[in-house]
Amino acid sequence: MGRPRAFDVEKALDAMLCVFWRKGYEGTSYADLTAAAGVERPALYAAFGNKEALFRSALERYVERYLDYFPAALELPTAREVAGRILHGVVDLNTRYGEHTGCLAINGALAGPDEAEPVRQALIDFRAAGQERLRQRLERAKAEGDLPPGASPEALAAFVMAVSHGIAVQAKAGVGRAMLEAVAEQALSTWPAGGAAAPASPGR
Amino acid sequence: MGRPRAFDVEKALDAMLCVFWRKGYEGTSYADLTAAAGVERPALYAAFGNKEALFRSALERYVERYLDYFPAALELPTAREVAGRILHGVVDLNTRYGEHTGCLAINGALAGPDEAEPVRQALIDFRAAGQERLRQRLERAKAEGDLPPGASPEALAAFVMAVSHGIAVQAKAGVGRAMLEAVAEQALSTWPAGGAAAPASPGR
DNA sequence: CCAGTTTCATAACAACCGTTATGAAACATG
DNA sequence: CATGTTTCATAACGGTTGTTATGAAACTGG
Repeated sequence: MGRPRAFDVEKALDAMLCVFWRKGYEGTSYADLTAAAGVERPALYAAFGNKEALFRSALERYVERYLDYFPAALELPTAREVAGRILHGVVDLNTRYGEHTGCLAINGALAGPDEAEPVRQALIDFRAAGQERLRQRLERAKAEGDLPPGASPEALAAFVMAVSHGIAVQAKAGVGRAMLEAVAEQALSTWPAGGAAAPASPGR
Repeated sequence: MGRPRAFDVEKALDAMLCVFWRKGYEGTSYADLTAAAGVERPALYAAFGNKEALFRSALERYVERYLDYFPAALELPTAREVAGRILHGVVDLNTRYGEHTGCLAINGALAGPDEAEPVRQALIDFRAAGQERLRQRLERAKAEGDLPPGASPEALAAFVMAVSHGIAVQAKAGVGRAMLEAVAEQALSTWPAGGAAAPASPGR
């Protein structure tokens, strides 16, 4: 009962996500948000809460809509393939849309005033969680002999994520896909070779 | 003649530079700036112009005060040493001060509202200029046989800068120096071996 | 010591920020 | 059709943004 919604909440969130993607959390005003969503401020407050809660909803949407390549990459058979898929996935996502290049998890809030620190910390935790998942995957690779005994899964995970972040910064600066592909390939060029063959199906 | 300055312009600029470093261009308010400089707004306007001009002055100061390692790195004899010095210089600078980690050229303005686009573009140009200087240095290295004929100075320069940016993002997120050193080393492990020996003094 | 000049802080400016109180509009149920 | 409930836009809230007009304070020159 009651008056029905006059706007599509999901579509509005998708649209606002793109604004956050382009302008970041602090750089996005409610004037931007209402223009993108097509409804006025009170409707957004009723549907999503305040600006911080709205941004967190946008981040969740970002994950399920654009970051599916990441868990898929983790399931590839070799560590080298995992890293390659991640880096090329980053290049693809960060250069796919001309209006909002780069990565929401970095554009969203890197530096800013003290009041925005909760959001900044949320993005830090978010990125760290991804890095941790990659580290565990590389740990497994090392146990399987897919990485040499001297390799450090923690350092390799940090390296892959750092290159990803660097690619995101460059993409936001307007660097084209071809150049960033070359950056990814350079990063992959000396991936440590494992002593064993393919871990899951060694005989294939 | 006239009333003399009651504050040290250079010290004020140094102090405000640190604020921009920590909070970025948009995230820094005049309340922050006056608190750091120790003088009120009109004094800053008289000495530096408006906020954008003030930020540009801070960026210049940043270069001459913190980025001296970069031109020094370009003068090292081999491309590998150049890249190594740059990456380790980045790690050092980005983790040296706990109050303002990361890099001003990235923290300053990555994403933001449309009004701040001139500042964003200035930082993009600034970073691109550094990358171009590195590219020219690597071009020379290739001509000297310090890099293999198949190597791409443009891609290698983009790679080194991308890793630098990634390190800056991680440093801003609180990642420690040791881990970032490992990232830099992993990046350097991908460096292509040159065909010739040391270029300038091959017999040494 | 007075006139001229430069620099300073106080205080105000309009514009915008995120947030919310108010009341009209649109539905389901009785 | 009236009642209750939910959602909407209008409009305002206090606070902060970058910028500047005003006038007092501090110096050098004559």
